[in-house]
Amino acid sequence: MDIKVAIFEDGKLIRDALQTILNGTPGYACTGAFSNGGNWEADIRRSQPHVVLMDIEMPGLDGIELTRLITQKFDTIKVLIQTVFDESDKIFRALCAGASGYILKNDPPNKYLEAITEVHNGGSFMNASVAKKTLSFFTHKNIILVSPEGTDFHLSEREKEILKELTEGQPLKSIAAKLFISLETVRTHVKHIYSKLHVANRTEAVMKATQQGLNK
Amino acid sequence: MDIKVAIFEDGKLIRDALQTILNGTPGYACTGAFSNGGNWEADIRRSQPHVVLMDIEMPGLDGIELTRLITQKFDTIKVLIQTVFDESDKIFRALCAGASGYILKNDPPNKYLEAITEVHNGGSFMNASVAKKTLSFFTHKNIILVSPEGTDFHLSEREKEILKELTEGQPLKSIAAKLFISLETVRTHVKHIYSKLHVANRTEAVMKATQQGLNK
DNA sequence: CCCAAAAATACCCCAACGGGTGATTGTTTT
DNA sequence: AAAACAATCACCCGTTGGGGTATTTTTGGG
Repeated sequence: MDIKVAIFEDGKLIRDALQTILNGTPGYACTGAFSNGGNWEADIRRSQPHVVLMDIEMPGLDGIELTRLITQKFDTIKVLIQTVFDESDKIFRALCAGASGYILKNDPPNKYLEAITEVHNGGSFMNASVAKKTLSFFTHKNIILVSPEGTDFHLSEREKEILKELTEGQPLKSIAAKLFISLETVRTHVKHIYSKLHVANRTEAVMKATQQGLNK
Repeated sequence: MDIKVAIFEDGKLIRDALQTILNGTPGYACTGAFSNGGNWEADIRRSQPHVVLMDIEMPGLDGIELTRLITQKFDTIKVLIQTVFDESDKIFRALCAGASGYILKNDPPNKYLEAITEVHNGGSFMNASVAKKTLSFFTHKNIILVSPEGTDFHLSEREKEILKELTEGQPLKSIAAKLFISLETVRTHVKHIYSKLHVANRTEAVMKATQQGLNK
């Protein structure tokens, strides 16, 4: 079965060229080519693509947002982002939007096909210079990883509230005053928090909280 | 001119195999092969490599730290990290250490040569499945980037050592035991840390430490 | 070489914290 | 209706941690 590809690209020249290449190559089929994301949901439903080729720069709804929307709504569809690539901060946002690959607009057609096949097979594709930019982004930075909804610790609202205060370094006494409850009550909540987070002291709780994104 | 490669790899079999391949291929030369990073600086100076092939898992000084040291000290040397790849958390830390490429240990020799050439030419190389893992980091985690050299708090070595333990949630008593000094001494160091970081308690110190990347 | 500053070491006091146990009241789930 | 959970408060007790003070060792500049 052909790999069905949908194109989002505002430049008519490139769009048509890509469409021609895809339809002229055995194993690939372009089932849709669109100049903007204004009607993306209907467009996707009609063209039923396996892979979306996405221009990062588009008028109106931009490619990054569109990527996010598509990957959220249709989780089997892979998005391959193409870019001309000067601004490197966009890469970072694009990476987070859930794309499966990054390719440059001046890559040769065979790279395009290779990349499409790779992401369709569940892999990833990164142009070497995209990889370079990505790596340089990380180089010599400190990174804190936060699991978004990795595990749910079933903290109650009150407990979350108190955990937040704990991460601020507030002593229990102050927390009690701020929340208009007894110190003993705070202590009880804190004990419950520790047991739910499987930690033994405040520091471990605070660390776990920030790493799991609970401190908000 | 041949591309000069140094190898850090604790497994003798793989190390010898790589060395043989490199020396047996025109255009490449292995100028050093080491089983650990114990003597890395002298090793690097003697072998004068263009590219370092680094095992991520090594006894003693681990590949990630070694990568950081090498890329900081010798900024023209490119590091290509090889991994067997089960633990995906390490990838992320490795990304931050300044490597130029990532390759899998079961990649075929020609991939190794390709990767070495690519990074030597100033590019980057990422095995497709490494790229996939990297991308999935972005899509499934929240990421906090921290500038490495924000402010220097002039912590002494001992103080940094203790701060690291503090962030682990170790009680002062355990820290004392681990460092073979008195509990009272640990206390004093901790107080100095607090005053240098302008914080009043352990929690604030731990927060500041992680946000500033001091916890390593 | 000497002295001052920084670092590392150490001790005491008391407030803060963590563990255990238990109790009351209201809500939610079964 | 019973059981589970949430939020509140209380007491005991031993441990940990923060503030003040002080001595020795190391280090760097004059």
